[in-house]
Amino acid sequence: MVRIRTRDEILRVAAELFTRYGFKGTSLHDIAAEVGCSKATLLYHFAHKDAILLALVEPARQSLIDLVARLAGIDDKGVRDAAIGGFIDLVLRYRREVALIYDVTPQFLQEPAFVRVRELTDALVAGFAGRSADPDDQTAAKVLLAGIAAVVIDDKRDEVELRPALVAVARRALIPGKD
Amino acid sequence: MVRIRTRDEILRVAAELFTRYGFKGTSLHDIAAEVGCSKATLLYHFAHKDAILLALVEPARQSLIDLVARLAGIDDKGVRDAAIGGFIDLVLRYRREVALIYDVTPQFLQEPAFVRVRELTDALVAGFAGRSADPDDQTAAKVLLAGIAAVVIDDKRDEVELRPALVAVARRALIPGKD
DNA sequence: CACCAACCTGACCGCTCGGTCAGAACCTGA
DNA sequence: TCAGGTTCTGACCGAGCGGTCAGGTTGGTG
Repeated sequence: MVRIRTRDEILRVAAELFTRYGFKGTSLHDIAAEVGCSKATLLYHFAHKDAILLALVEPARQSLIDLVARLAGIDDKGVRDAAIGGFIDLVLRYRREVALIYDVTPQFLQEPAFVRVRELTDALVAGFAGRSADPDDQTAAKVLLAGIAAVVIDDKRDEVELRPALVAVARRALIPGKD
Repeated sequence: MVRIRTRDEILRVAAELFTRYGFKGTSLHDIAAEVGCSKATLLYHFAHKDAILLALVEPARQSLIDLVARLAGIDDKGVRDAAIGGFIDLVLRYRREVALIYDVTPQFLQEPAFVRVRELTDALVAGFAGRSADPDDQTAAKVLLAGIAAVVIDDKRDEVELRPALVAVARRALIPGKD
């Protein structure tokens, strides 16, 4: 029986506390107390406090990378709808992780593992804008991108209800891609 | 020789540093060093660190109260456009303050001076949704509200360019008010 | 059994934080 | 000139932070 349970428990508790009190608002002591282990144990499993956050957020980051790669292979005509659907699916699947990333931005944006997040979201903005060069289209794309993320973070509606509502508002707000 | 009011200078510097490093990421020592005074001087002018933030944000909060009051006097047919225009004007006028509020939420949301902010934004959501009871309309309203605020916070475009773009995307995305 | 690596801990460290306090320096009007 | 309120400060405080370390505990394996 592998004793990896403690590590998972740390991640579970950390996600909960980071979500509730923010990253800076949660101390290693808080996490350790909730897990029921010592602070030193946390730092046995994770090199730094930051490493806990990175581990929590990594799956979402990987999904974002995948999404952007997928969008790169789609023509201008279809990219808007693919971006909308893909992004909404992603943030609904990783609601908690999205909240964590938003909480910790921009301080973590220059973390080596995170430098790419900015360019990833830039690619997403381009997708939302149907690769339009018009600044107003890009502004609209940013509004929707940030707005959807924000709603997903703190709205209590179920994702089954939320998804069509989010897709609908994005489709209404964003200019369709040209061919 | 004009005596620069230390209190004003503290607020100026604090706004700058809070914006750049966040509220928690800025210490009283940092502010004092930048102002060129002692930490004790800060606490002579402001009872607590929180009081500095509250003072910075107060004008924006008052404007929000005024806006919500104004919307209450408008009928369902016109409330959507009034809310859109009023909110966009407000966040463009108080870009920095909006950024501060978003940085510090939700920790400050239960501050006595801030308890009302949540209900104020709820009123705005209702306005954006043209007072519709449809949850999807309210979701759309939340997306636009949060999205506009987020864009205003970190977009570098001039407000003269930004305003029409923001109004346009909001009009497109939100259902017109019925009569 | 003994051994060893993985796992865990209490005690401790250096540092920064927000905040306090007694008193110095600085006006300003009498 | 002096008095007295306003403004400012260095020294200090207790608490909390992330992180280290030497050593104890545990459980599987030969």
